[in-house]
Amino acid sequence: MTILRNRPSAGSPERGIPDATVARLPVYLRALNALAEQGIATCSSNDLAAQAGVNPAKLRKDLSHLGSYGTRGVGYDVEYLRYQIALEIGQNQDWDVVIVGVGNLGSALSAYQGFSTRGIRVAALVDSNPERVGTTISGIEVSAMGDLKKVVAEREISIGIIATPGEAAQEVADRLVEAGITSILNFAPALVQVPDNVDVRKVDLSIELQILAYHEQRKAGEATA
Amino acid sequence: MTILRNRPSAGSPERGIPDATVARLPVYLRALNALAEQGIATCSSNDLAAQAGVNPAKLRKDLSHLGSYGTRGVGYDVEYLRYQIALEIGQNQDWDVVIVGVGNLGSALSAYQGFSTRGIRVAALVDSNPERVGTTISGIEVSAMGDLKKVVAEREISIGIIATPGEAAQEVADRLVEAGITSILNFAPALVQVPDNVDVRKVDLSIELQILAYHEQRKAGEATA
DNA sequence: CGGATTTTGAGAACGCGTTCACAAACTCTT
DNA sequence: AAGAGTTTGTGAACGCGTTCTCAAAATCCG
Repeated sequence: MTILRNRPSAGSPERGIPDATVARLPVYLRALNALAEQGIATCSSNDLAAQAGVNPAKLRKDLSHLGSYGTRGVGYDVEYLRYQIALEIGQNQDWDVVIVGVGNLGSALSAYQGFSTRGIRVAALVDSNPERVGTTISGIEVSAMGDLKKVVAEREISIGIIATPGEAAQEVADRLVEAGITSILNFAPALVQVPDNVDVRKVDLSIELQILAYHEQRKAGEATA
Repeated sequence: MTILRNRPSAGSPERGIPDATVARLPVYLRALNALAEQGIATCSSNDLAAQAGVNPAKLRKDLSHLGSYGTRGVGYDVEYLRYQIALEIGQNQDWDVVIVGVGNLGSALSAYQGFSTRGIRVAALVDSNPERVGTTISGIEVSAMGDLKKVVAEREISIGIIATPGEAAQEVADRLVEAGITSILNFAPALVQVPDNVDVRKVDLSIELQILAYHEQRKAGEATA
């Protein structure tokens, strides 16, 4: 969920971009791509903010954390800014990920079109169910849990996705860490404990809907009140 | 993403729970369920916070927004607190949702086990592809986009899920709003514009991984520095 | 060239959320 | 019954993130 890693750092002049900003950089990148596709070479913070769906002042403050890549009175060069953000968030290289659990969700993720264009490559699939091991999903052969460490080492994978039921999540997380994974995206409806050097983000499908349901209930209550 | 709806309200003594708290209530509910399964009848804020993975002070502050459901020197009655939170977030009733787009992701969501136990029921599936219309997925027949309004009205659905490619998202959102949907969970990698009375939350699978990749890159940079 | 216009970058104010810290309220023990 | 021990609920302090605002820097145009 929340991630620490926020020291000002020794080396570079001014490192340590706020978490909130990091989370929006991919959004800006997508907005810049959209502008580039429209053949737009330069844009103001207003234009880009509108495309990204954020406040222009927030956008400028976010970008100021990376450096001064704009020109006063002119705006930002779309291609140049795109390059700089991509560099900052490591999008000029591909990131291999391993998905653990190839049930419905894991299978869907392995086929997800949106990854490849964002520098994410599903490099390996792993499952504990012997019946699934050896089958091919989205062109990738499913490996056994026992081979996780080997697969991760061979392909130098550092990011793992947990797409198992909640009960298996902690066990899988332990195995991932043991295999050398240092970043985990957890789709299972369960908390996982990991060492300090491992980052975990959690996506909980039910909770998102429950939050919407809460607001729905309030709307309904208002209507009758 | 963020949702407004935060007036103190006229009727009740003290309405308007902070967004951040609302987002955690489902987590507490899950933690309480876990405790109940272990046969634990009473717990302190420390116990529950540990189970939920949050700071105990934060937990108490969150719960204080609902009312005074604990007993000093004793703690919280698991069953009672569970009931109160469920009541607050509308979990003692089932919420019907419609999923638009039954590609890989939509299919996976329609089969997702985690929904039913959290009061979410996938009541209808809709797709624009004629080849998919009429097929049955997870026991539900796929309807045509043209029937969306009818389906939503018949089943009194107020929550919709967009599980289409990004290009189709805005069009689908418009149709959902037109059909009477007032809450949308958007999985498509695109912003959607909706009227003020409609809540939208966004889950972006790529962005979550891109954030992890950013931190991975920083770890790698540190190692060489 | 100089004034009007545009737009960035950043200081300052503000607001929300988290955490601290402690009085109040309860139980338990003797 | 009274003192020791727990644990809640909340006021207060703090920190992060957002937004406002405006000087600085660039362009445009007469």
